[in-house]
Amino acid sequence: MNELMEIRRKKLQDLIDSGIDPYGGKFERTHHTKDIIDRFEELEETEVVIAGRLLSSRTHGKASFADLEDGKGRIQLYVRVDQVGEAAYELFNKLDIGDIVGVRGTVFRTKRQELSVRVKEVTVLAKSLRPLPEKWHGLKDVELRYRQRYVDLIVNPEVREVFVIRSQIIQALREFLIERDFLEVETPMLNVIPGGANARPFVTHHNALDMDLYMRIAPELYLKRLLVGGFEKVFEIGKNFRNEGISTKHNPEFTAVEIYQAYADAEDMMKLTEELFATIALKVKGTTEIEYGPHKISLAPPWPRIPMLEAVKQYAGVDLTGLSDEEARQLAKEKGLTIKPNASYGAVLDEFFDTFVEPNLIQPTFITEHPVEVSPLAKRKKDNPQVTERFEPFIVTWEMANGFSELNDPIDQEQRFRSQMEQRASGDDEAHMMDEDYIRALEYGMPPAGGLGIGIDRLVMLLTNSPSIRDVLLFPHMRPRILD
RNA sequence: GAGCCAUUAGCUCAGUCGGUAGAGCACCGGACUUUUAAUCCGGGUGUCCCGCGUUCGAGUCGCGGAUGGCUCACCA
Repeated sequence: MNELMEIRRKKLQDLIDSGIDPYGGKFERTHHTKDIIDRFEELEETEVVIAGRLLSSRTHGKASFADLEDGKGRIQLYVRVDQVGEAAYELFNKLDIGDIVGVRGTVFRTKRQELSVRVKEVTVLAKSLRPLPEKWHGLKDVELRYRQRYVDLIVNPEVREVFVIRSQIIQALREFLIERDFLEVETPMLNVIPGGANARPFVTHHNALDMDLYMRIAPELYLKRLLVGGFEKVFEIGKNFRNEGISTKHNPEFTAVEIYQAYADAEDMMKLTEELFATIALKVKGTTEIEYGPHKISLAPPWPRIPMLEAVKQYAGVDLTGLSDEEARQLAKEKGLTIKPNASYGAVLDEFFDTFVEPNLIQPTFITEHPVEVSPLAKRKKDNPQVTERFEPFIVTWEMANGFSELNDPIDQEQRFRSQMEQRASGDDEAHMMDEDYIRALEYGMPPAGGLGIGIDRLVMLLTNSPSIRDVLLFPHMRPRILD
């Protein structure tokens, strides 16, 4: 323990010795600091009771100033020895930055026009035993900011703001869907067969049943079972878990919304996507014109739509139309792409797209008509069964969402699963597993439907101009490390 | 998983050529009854991320490791 902490422990003991409970209980406030600032004229010279954390202090001998911050703002405290008495004044001056206190006093304005509270009584509510980072530079060390987010939140107000906006985004999303008659549901996160995405799952174990379970990688197959069951418009907001690498755009657990609408198709879901992004931006930012890094982005609908094959033709200057698997692989090699030896035509197209097209998609753009091999849950296009009625909107080069006309043909679905199983057998551990019960559900009849999944963390990154997913996660995943 | 970079006081950061470890803020003591990055006087509080090595001598050089950041790979 360092000297600074020893000094605070000593002060803690002094409080206890003088009969003061350093960790007080319920404290009745009459106002928040923000009320005093917003309604100063009305409250001037009236008594208020407020509470919060001391963030700075300026002592001047027989008078002292300090700043008190609560959940909604900050206000200056002013204490004079001739108004509170020697004992209370000494107690006040012994408080540390970081201590949580309750204050009774009157509202006034100082000579320098600072809105303040003239303290009459101070109650210690929580003695702080660790020093806070300095007020001017705050906490910069990103590792400490993520590991000790509570400290980051105390000293960096702009960080707090990001998480307020995150909450507003999710609220706006929920309102948007509920207004349109979607039903919010919850489906299992502990899965016997993880499905709905190509991803490696986390494995866990149920002791009483003595069986391994998987953390879900997507709620998709459950939500479509609900369409079978007769719910026509459903959505779920929740965590997905994928046992993959960590990066500025990937966290092992991330939040997504999945939306399903019976009797709709990919076209309807694209319209819903555009409208949803624009509505949320308007509600949270007040405009559909936003800035991300150096880019000015317009989220106003409609967004352009480009079939994947077209996009590759346009940006890579390569036409893959009608090529066989072998021809496609050959072309990939010529262009210097690294592909798996047995890569399908669809996988090659996907690779061309990732390399040559994706980095150019700054403004919102729907990429459509993904190959059937990489879209095992999407309905085939009527006039070209090699591609699907699928779309992915890209903004600032990121895939923001994924949607399609849902495959509701149980026989085709079973074949798609079998083909996935083959890929799995040949070493692709991200390929889908066979889900017999899902096939069974489809056999009862699922209405044609449009589906959409949106990565909420990326949406929040976009709308808060955050360069890393860790900046929009309160507690991003870190390797464990014990701080001193 | 690979490459590059970083790690020095509670925080933000300097540290030259390898020669006794520095600043600001915070903190402690003193002065000060309207300050607001208060001011003035005095005080440096340290496992220089860890280990091994080179050297008369390592914060500094070499090797290994830890953690983090960025890029790549995988993915959303």
